[in-house]
Amino acid sequence: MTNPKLVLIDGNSLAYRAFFALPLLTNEQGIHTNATYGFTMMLQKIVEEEQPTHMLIAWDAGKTTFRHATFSEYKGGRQKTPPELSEQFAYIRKLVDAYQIPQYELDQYEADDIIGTLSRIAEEKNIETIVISGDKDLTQLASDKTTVQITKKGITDLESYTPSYIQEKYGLTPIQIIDMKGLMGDTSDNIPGVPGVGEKTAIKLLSAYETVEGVYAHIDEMKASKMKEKLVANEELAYISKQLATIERAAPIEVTLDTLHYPGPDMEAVHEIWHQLQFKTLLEKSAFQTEAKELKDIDFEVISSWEDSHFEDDMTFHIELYDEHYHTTEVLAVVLATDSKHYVMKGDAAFSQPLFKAWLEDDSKQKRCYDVKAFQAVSKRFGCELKGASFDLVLAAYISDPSISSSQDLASLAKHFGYTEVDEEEAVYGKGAKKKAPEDEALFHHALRKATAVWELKEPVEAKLKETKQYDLYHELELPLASVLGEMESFGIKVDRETLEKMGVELKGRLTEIEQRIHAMAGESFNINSPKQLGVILFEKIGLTPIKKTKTGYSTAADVLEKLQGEHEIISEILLYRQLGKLQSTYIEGLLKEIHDDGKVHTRYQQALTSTGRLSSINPNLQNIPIRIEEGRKIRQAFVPSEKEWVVFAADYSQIELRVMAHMSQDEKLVRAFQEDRDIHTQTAMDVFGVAADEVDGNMRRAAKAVNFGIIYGISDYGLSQSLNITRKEAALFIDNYLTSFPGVKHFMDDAITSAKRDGFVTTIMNRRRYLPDITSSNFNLRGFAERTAMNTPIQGSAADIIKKAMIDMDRELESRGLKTKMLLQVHDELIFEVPVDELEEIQKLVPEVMENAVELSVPLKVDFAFGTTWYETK
DNA sequence: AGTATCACG
DNA sequence: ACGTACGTGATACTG
Repeated sequence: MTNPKLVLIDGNSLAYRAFFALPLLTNEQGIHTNATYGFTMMLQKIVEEEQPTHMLIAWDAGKTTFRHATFSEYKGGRQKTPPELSEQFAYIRKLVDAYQIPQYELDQYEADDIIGTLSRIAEEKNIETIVISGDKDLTQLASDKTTVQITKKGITDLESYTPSYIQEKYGLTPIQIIDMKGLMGDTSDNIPGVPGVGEKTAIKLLSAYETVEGVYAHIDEMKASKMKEKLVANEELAYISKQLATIERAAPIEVTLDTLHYPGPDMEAVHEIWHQLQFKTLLEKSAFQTEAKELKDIDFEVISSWEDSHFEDDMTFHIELYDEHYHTTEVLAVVLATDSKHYVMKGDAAFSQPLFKAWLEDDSKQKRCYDVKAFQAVSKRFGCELKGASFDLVLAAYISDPSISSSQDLASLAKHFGYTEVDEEEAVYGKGAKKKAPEDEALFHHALRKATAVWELKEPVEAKLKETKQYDLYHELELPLASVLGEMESFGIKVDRETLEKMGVELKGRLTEIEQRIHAMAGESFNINSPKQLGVILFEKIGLTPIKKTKTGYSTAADVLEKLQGEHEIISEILLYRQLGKLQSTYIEGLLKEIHDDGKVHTRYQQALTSTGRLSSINPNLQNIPIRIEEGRKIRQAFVPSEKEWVVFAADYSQIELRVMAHMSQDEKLVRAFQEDRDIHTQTAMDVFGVAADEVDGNMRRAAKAVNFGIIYGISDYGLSQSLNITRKEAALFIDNYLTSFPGVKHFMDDAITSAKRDGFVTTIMNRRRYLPDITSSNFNLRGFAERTAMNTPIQGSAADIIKKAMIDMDRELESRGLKTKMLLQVHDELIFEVPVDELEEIQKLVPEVMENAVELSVPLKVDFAFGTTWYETK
């Protein structure tokens, strides 16, 4: 017998939520269906994910409740339920009946109270309970046994409130949620609270005094303030509010747990209602699911020796790998499939069979893949070249929407396109320490289902890309780039172990010295790497003034410590310790661990991850090797050419983002400045400060540079004030001056936001998209973030498009000229090569030329370059 | 597993 | 009044 699991649902709250989250849909009879539809989606999800044994949907009973006796204005000022919603309640109730979920309401009580009472009873019987609502009030019911899930965004996105989550989020216990409401009130229920007290203040008071009663017991100890006056004046309101917010947990309900047994839905009845309301997608999906489940028993053939008859001109090619580290991980199986053929070969044996190799390397045999770059790199490990890759599901999905990233597995990716017949990786392999490859049969099935998903999704996903005019971006930029990147990764870059080890020994000595000095100054020994312990030493023992706080305590971040420098000699030692410690752990020890037997590191570029279209680099990350501080920069001395007498060659775009902005905004002054190749930061300083070129001093240029950065990031006065250490007012003035001087830029920024609001997304010069659902949010923070993103993404993303195009051109040029020079790394706006000396002259001309002509903008692109015996020397 | 910190463009 | 710069990844600590 499985353990009982009880799910309690706040019916009214979810119905409202569904109604407002979805546009007002109607069926052919003119019946509104949006709330019913949303409610169905929620039920479907809850039933599938929670698999409850017992369930109840609780409803509010009527107009008045016992709370109105306490406070007649309770829930006053509320908008009347829209008639379009009222008419849907009948359908929702019918639907719930079809699902065979018990429903209940009780006169004079609200759904909250029914749920509170039942969850108490369940708790006493030690039964696991889930409460689902759109109302955060219910979180007061959370306990070890009871999880409260609150709708978050959309209709099926839920946030789980457990006692520890509530502690984390608010610093309160579930019971204190009641006290919080008592102090801050709740506008939606017309609970008054203490005027002027909001969430932040309420939490502060409660963490000091625990309860509303505690606050008033200690009110005399509080310093005189506006807040204190308000608290004193509204004591009675606070108590009434707390009482109103308290869920009744002993309501006189007539249902018992036994009557809440949930037998599962009567699907026939459910389908009938769906049919009546014309929920076509749900009906189709449900039909598709039953159909597809039979598809799971697809016949496949386990191959031990490939034959000509196995191969087709167009197939899915899939390599089942143990984990994502494809440069080293084990090959578990190789799969070839079409809609009618399904072959699998265990392990990596396929690669050693000539027939297979010939097919793999035949450009005219099309391969549909899940991750071309990975499969290419794996093939290369076995001495094979993957050719004819005609489709990459990861890339195609990412281009259609970059929030579908490669960090999701195929199952969740396919779901975005309505395909559900694949298991999650975790379900097949397990997770954490328990992860292991399944038995052959399960493994083959899983690999085959993935291959089938890839086969099925090619057409619809490509059609979608054509519709949004993104097919070229996918097919002519990202897909060819995957091969170029795969080549770079497989080739790798040589790292000199001895150089790093020598630096490591020296660093270790210095670190112990500094550590001893710090401990001596502190008068005790402690862990400097623990922000918690360090905070205690600095701000309690030594008594320095904390400048910033984090969620968990004092901030000891570098910008805080820098402000404290001069107050105590320990500060500069700590900063140095942090700096050197970072070098030691991340760049010496970390990098050493990544050196393969060939003396090289082989990063993996994540081509389908960032929201802007940039690449990212992992295992190791070669896009954040130190450069700004000399001590760190020396790490680059360990990056050397793989052949004697070759050199490292580095070329970077100068001001690519500002040039892109000039092009996109068509700001006259900015365009001209670049066309005349002027120093852009000096030019900005002249305009912002209204001075002549020779009057711009170092500080003015530095400020102008920060303003330029700010503009690219989607400026805010606060952000600029932080970066320049000036007041917000001064920062606002800089920005204002800038936007007046460059009206084209102002127009561009405004337009970015307007078009994002209109279309729901922003685009780059190559039609890369980023969706910004939060741009219309009523939440100030979310909206502000989306607005800055709307300004930044077209710039950062277009720069990414450009260098990607340059890489493809560069690769073709090296190939067609038969050069031995290798492209090794990409670091957002720069490319790193290794070059035989006899090609150096040609490369010095070729690389800048290719990069500068990757695209044509209304401003010139400019490339600087340097070379040397190590990466360090390319300055 | 989440948080703080710090490395890069 | 709100509370922020944009985009990443690796490490150490801590509950």
